Amino acid sequence: MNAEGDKVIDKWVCEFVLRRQQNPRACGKRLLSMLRLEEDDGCTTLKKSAVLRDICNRLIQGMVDERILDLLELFEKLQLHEDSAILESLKSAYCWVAAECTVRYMFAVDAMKPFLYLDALQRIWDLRIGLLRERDSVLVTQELIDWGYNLKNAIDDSELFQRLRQINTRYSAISYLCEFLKEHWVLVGSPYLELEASRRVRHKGNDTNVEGNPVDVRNGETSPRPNDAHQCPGHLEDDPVDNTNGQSVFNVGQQEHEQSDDKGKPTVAQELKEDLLELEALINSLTQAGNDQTSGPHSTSVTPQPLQAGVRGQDYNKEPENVNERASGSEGTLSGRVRPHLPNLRSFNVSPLRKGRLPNKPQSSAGRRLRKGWTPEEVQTLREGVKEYGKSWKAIKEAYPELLANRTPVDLKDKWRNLVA
DNA sequence: GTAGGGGTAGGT
DNA sequence: ACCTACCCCTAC
Repeated sequence: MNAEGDKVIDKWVCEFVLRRQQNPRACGKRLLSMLRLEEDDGCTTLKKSAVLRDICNRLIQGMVDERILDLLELFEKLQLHEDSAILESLKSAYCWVAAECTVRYMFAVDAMKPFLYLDALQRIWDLRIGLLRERDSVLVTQELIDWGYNLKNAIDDSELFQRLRQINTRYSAISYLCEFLKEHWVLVGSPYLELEASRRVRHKGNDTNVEGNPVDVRNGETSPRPNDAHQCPGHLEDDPVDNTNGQSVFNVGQQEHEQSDDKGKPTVAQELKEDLLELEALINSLTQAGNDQTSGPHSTSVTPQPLQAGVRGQDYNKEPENVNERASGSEGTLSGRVRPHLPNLRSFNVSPLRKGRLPNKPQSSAGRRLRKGWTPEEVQTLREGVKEYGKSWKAIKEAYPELLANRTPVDLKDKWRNLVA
């Protein structure tokens, strides 16, 4: 096997691990460094996966810190490098993480360490965000500017100070980060290894092609693609949903909802799971040695935090305060910090009226359209569309008139909602 | 136009 | 029964 071929396989494996791994030791940066990629290797998707993985891992460990800001900035650059749209979820996540990284020091003021807050203001809002402004980053949103303005004014305005301190920035930051992760895991699509395995499984039992999906012609060849381990998104193969499952933000355990479709047949994800265990062991042994100096306090056991629940509201009361102390540079215990439980970010759209169809509504005399499942091609098109245009459903529809001929912009919106759910 | 809540109904 | 495509509504 030549070195070039080895390298490509390394990339596939690395990519697969990044998508499915939930072990903080399998840090994206480390994995990528093991590949020794050239600076311009064109592996943007691989790199993006690594960033997403690193953010996931930090969240699993309960850290919402300035390192996440670094990662989000890096992610923005990767998006720009690919001419991909910058979704709102990235901007919001950045804004609220920045806010959280500053607001946490407001509690240090009580602990007679006001300088920590001032330092944070300078470090984050003057230096870091100053650099963003210089390069006209789209991360500098009005919301971010407002936060910066308020945080600075709060120094002399104790009422404002108290008000800001009451805002549950941590909760919002985590919520937006989760949204960001969900959307972008969907966008990067299935790992190549999984697509390939899926293809082979189908070939082996070529009789029953699940829903008759066409095998991706571009994937038909076995010769590896030259650049990106994932450049060729392929068609989502067996089921578009399966594609999202491994990624579900924290890859929470077996939440791999082994899509009950494939009735009885083991899914590709299942088949690969065993291999993954071996890979995990391998990675552990490889990374443990060289990185113990950074391995920090966390143990190897990754108990997926109940963050998932936190995202959706109900259960964030838990607020493990001590994790704040791990924040970069933070040393003051932020005890006594009281965070009100804020309502869900989503607006409450409760209308006491309604229900019950308007009798005279035309109700499109023809009634409903015929229900038609989304084909992998359509899903892939949608994904490409979002990558390109963001969530401008009409623009996406118009960009792919023939592929999305049967879908309205609202359909696109609904489908996207399903994908990231 | 879009987002998001939420209902309805077809398919399994 | 459950999933999800489709639909409707409201708010912005």
